[in-house]
Amino acid sequence: MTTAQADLRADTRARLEQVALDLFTAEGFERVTADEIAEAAGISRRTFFRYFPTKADAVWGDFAGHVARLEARLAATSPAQPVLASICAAYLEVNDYPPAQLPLLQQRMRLILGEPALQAHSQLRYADVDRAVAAHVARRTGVAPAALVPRLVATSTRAAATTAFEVWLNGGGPLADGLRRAFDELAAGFPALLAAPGH
Amino acid sequence: MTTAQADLRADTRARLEQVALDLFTAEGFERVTADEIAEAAGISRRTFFRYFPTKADAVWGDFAGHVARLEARLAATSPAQPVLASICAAYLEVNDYPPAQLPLLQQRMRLILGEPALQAHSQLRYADVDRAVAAHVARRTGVAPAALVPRLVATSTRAAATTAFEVWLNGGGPLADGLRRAFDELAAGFPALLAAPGH
DNA sequence: AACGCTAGTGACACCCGGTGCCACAGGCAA
DNA sequence: TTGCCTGTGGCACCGGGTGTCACTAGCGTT
Repeated sequence: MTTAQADLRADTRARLEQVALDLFTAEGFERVTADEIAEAAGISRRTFFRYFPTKADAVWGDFAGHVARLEARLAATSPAQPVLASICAAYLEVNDYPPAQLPLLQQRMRLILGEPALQAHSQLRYADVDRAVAAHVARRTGVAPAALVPRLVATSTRAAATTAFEVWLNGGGPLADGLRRAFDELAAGFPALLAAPGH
Repeated sequence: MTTAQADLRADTRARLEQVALDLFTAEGFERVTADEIAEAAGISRRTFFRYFPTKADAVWGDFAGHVARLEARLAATSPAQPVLASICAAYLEVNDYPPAQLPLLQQRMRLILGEPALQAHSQLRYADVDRAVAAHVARRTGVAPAALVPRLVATSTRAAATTAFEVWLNGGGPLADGLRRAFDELAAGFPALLAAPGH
């Protein structure tokens, strides 16, 4: 009801997601065929593609909801708060997962950031995030969403978030810390670059 | 000789590129089949895939050379220059095309930034750029290339460059100006965000 | 001239992701 | 019972990409 093809049995979908995720993690995304996922989940290939428009989409969970929450957070920020800080806060809140869900998030992100095919696919998903952030910046600054600054802020803040995820996956401390550090660097024009000049 | 499968007749390759580019521009990337490109160029489908590993790769010209030039520029920058400025300078020099080549560049970029499938594919190509820039930052700051700051600088400067290209394609003035503006915003922590608070 | 080597090519079969179509089963309301 | 609506499977098909084999043209040897 919510979107186009998203009203089939929700439990089937969840099971399908987990089966796919586990297979991808174990064998690698490209080496798992849609047939194998379907068979492992006890359904037909055709049905698999009714739940997910693409093999890659099985990795993303409810990403549309994620973007919607981000948009809501952005819309709810106080006009008194600096724009960049409001974006940082929204990213932090939206990515504040309960500890029990961290392993799943880690599994998803390891695939998305590690598998080339998914890395490519992610660009399509992230475009929605960028649109939301750019619209927020445009609203706050009174500039057109297609102008340089809104676009630039959207893509580079997303770059910050992605980088924080990568560092987190590589054992670089809590995700929230990474996000804050990345946004701080961004907001200050990369002060860390002045630390050790030359080599 | 240079790379793996890149030693077939260079003129055939160039003709193939232009044929593919024109077809993609006219009909849209997804609506043009490899068969059609091959037929229009007077070769077989199989041969097309010997020149380009992927339909998408027909759009990129000599991107490996582009990355190599960027790397060389980065390596040649003075240690006295601020890191961000050195990256900006490298991007500017590498993208300083003679006016005669601008229409071709525009055609390529319009496809890469406009067609979803190519947008996704671009992520794989840009990964090389990011690696080069991150290595440069790591060299200059004495930090590991996989650390947060090098990664973040690499992805957000590339975001700046991409945004400048988008603005350029939409008629927002010369490419070099857009690049400089984008890097200036980045280096100063987005001062334009403070221009008009509230809405 | 005949030989052999190599590079580029085409044809074919095949795999896989994705889609359109039809047929079927189950639940549920009239 | 009849009808509808939802989820499902099967099948054929398209298109991107690959492995393999056979053919040709060029070229240097002898």
